[in-house]
Amino acid sequence: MLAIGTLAKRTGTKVQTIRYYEQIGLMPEPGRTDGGQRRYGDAELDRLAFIRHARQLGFSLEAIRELLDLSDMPDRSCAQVDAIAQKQLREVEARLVRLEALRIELQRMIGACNADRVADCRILEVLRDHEECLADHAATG
Amino acid sequence: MLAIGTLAKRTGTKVQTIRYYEQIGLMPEPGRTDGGQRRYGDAELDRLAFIRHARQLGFSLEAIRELLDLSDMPDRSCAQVDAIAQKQLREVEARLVRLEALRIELQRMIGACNADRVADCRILEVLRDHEECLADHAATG
DNA sequence: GCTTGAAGCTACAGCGGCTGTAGATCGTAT
DNA sequence: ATACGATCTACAGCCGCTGTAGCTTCAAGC
Ligand SMILES: [Zn+2]
Ligand SMILES: [Zn+2]
Ligand SMILES: [Zn+2]
Ligand SMILES: [Zn+2]
Repeated sequence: MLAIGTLAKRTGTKVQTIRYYEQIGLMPEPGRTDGGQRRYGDAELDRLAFIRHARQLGFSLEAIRELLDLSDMPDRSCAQVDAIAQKQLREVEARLVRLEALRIELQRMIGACNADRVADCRILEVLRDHEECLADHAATG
Repeated sequence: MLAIGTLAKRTGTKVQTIRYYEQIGLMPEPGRTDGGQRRYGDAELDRLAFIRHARQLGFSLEAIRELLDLSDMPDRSCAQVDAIAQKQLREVEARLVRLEALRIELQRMIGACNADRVADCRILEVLRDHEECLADHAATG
């Protein structure tokens, strides 16, 4: 049986985060010592490791909740699991496109500035006037 | 003189957001009608347009605050402005690297799944065991 | 058994950047 | 004069934690 701090270390999670997951029903209420301290077993360790790994891959807590629910139904088709992962991939790709456009625009701004007085700074000029931009971030974001 | 709703439309901002910017001191307290409604002039319009454009380029409100302060000192060197933009670029690049690694990992997961039963789903297996991953998102994230 | 100090407990506030709501008041066109 | 949309204040909620205050409990050393 693991104390919450040990569980935290083993999974690379903060203690408060574990309690937060419990509060929102993502982690189950664990057993307690007579004194009221939480004690965890291997099932909880696995579950938390799953959650943390999914978080590292960018899944939202809501998506993770669905994935955990689904993984309790081993005989079902995994189509729904795959759909969740596909959706996540599409979101990541969309963010990549947007970030890449941002990168280009920032690079252009910075490249245009000849590091003179604020009054003539090209960076500030671009920020003041979107007409100077190539990308259409107004629509994208 | 513009009412807040008109200012909102002209800059693509929500009315509440403008009031929020005022609350945190990013927008100045505007003049008011006898009845207490806010009225804005061109200076405020320009300032809000600047803020929104910088937001679209991913700058934090804190960075924008600095940029606005700096642009009130036209005779200074713009080195500090450039530094803020450089920092923003570096952050965008870092996020790009991280997101790209995520994209690869997600694609790999999804590609490995042969859409069978949940019990055999490769996506869930990868989520359960980071050893199956190539990327080191544990450290990056 | 006793002391100590780390680790645990609850409850709540705060982060960034908004967004939404309720219920009252204001402005303006007819 | 009336109607109706726009605006007002104040506050709660979103996500995913993180930090704090002020306690109590646990485990190791003596
Ligand atoms: Zn410059
Ligand atoms: Zn632009
Ligand atoms: Zn699958
Ligand atoms: Zn992994």
